[in-house]
Amino acid sequence: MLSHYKAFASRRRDPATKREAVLQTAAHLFLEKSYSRTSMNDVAERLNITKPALYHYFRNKEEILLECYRLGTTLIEEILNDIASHCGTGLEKVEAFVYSYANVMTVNFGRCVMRLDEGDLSSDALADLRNYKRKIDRRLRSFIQEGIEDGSVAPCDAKIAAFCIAGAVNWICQWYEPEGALSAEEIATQFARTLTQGLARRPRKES
Amino acid sequence: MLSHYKAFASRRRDPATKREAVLQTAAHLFLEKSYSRTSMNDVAERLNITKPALYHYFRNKEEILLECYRLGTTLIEEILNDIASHCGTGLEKVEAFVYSYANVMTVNFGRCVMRLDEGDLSSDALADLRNYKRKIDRRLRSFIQEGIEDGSVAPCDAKIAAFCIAGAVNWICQWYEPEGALSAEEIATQFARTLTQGLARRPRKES
DNA sequence: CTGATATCTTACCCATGGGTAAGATAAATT
DNA sequence: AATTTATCTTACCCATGGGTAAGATATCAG
Repeated sequence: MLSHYKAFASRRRDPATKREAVLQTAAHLFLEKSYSRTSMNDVAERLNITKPALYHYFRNKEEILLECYRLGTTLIEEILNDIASHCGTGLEKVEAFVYSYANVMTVNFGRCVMRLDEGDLSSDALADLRNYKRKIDRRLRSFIQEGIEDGSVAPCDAKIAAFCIAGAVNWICQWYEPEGALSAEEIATQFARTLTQGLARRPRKES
Repeated sequence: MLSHYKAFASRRRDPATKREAVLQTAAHLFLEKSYSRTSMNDVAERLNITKPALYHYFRNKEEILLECYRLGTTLIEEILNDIASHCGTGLEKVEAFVYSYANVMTVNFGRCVMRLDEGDLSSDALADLRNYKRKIDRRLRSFIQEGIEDGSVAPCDAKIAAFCIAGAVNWICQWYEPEGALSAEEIATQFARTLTQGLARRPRKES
């Protein structure tokens, strides 16, 4: 956990890195204590400055939050595009999705997207975020549907299956600790395996 | 969605049903808007009374929240006990857990346990809740471990597998809508199947 | 070195919301 | 019917926290 208070050690004019320091610190606190329980004073204190100084870098508190969501959704967008170009069976796409998405859920801004309370957003931003989440869901569902059609996925309700998988990976941002015992890599690998192959031992062809 | 404002239509002394009306209304709002965004005024308004009247039935706002958690954890406790007595393979216990737990996550007070922000609790209550959540995790993990030992579950890291399954079922309370298209029954059934058997088509012995 | 400008601080405003004091009113009790 | 008592309301207190006004100070350009 880097400390970004050094960015404000001097009054040297360097808005870009100072803005970044504010953003990182705020995101960290939002994930730790939630957005609403993090006051602008809390953010300022961590950076060894006072509250009004923050308003040189962000118009208001929500603008910081929006930036967190923006960076997070960009990360997700990248993996979705990767997978779309990634040719293979529906099941392979689902597996790739789980693996990549699980990794994103262990990165700070990625965690923000699913961990922070969307209800803290203004109605416009909330509508946008909801649309984006629906888009992710549609994508995952289409991978599953593809799999059912090409025979790689067992027949099932794609909608429910998508919720099932999305839940497993989205929940990661609720319990994952960057300094914890489990690495993002091992989590992603086993999630991909468990969700596609199931918990039960397969009768033939052990992997 | 029942309206409980009728409970306060008359001043007849009936504290039990009035307290229940407050609790149900509050739980409903907590799930809809979150605890912190629900003011005591909001609760009172729904019941056609004024804020101070609420304090005849609950000492403070947090006492309402605690009651929500208490009722929810009781529901979970019941299913855990049922499964423990339910003899069978580890896999069968996991399957039973997923099925029952998914159902609980569609009931209002059950949803409260995993959907409401635990950070809104006082430190004592928070510690209790965290302990209880750890207990659930240990139980699920032990079912999986049992399965690995009796051969019904494929070898894997029980800790990660437990997080995977818990995530899928806990997430239900984030998207489930009581008046929605999907019934609790079909969700629970397919979740139990998908999480144990996996998304991939099984090579032999189709179910 | 000097003036201009970005940066940051002190002191404040005000809306929100949990909670309470004190009194009004209706229901139960006698 | 009178009185007690639970119930509920009006009016208020106060802590928290987002945001701003106005001024101080350090940095940079010339």
